[in-house]
Amino acid sequence: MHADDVFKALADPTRRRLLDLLCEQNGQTLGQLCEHLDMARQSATQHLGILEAANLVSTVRRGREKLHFINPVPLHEVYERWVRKFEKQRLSLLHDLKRELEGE
Amino acid sequence: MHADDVFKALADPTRRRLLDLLCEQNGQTLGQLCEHLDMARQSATQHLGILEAANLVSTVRRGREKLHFINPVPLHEVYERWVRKFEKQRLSLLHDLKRELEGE
DNA sequence: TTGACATGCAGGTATTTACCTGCATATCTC
DNA sequence: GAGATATGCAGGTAAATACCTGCATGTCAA
Repeated sequence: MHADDVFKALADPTRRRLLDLLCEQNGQTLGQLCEHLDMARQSATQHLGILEAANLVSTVRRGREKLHFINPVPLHEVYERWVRKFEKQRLSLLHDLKRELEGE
Repeated sequence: MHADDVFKALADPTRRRLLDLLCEQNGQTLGQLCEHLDMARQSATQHLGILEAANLVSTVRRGREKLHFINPVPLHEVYERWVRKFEKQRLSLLHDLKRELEGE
């Protein structure tokens, strides 16, 4: 996994919105997605390119249209690597802080 | 939750490294953390400030030292909002793509 | 109290980023 | 084929970002 690509892709609100839009209806075209965004089509294309580079979105051409599909795998890998790790220690981490605040 | 702050904080490799360092040993000082980073102390301070603004790290002063602690709560919220949502539809999303590739 | 140590604060710069406009290409429909 | 439609590509700009250096402040320990 390329964590950097995935996190950088998720760091922009427009791109998270695109993922949400695709979650509501998968396989939308560039034009359809643009209808929900308040920016030029070319800007949306760039955002989708970043999502595709991070492997969060896959595309298929159908004639003159380009269909966009979510790929949930990188999100799951992010979870495995970055969320579960800290979650396991959740209680103990908070305990560390509490103990420090109380002056040990 | 301020998703933007959390994702932007996670979008930098240095900041993810800092979280890993704190996971190995919670409550480290700025100086301790800097030993593992190849950059000026002031740069690390900025990164820690961003992590703190995102509520991923909490700090406690002890004399002239500043101790840093991980707060895993925002990561869990990110998981709830951005990973589980897509995970639930994981199989169906892949099915959508497969069907499209096969020409429906 | 004085020197060493840990951190804070104020700029300065090069790169990246998120937009845009303008034009080109490819595909459908009539 | 011609016009409409969907997308691609090539710059151009303003703002954000990730570094840095230099100096100030606060704390410990002898």
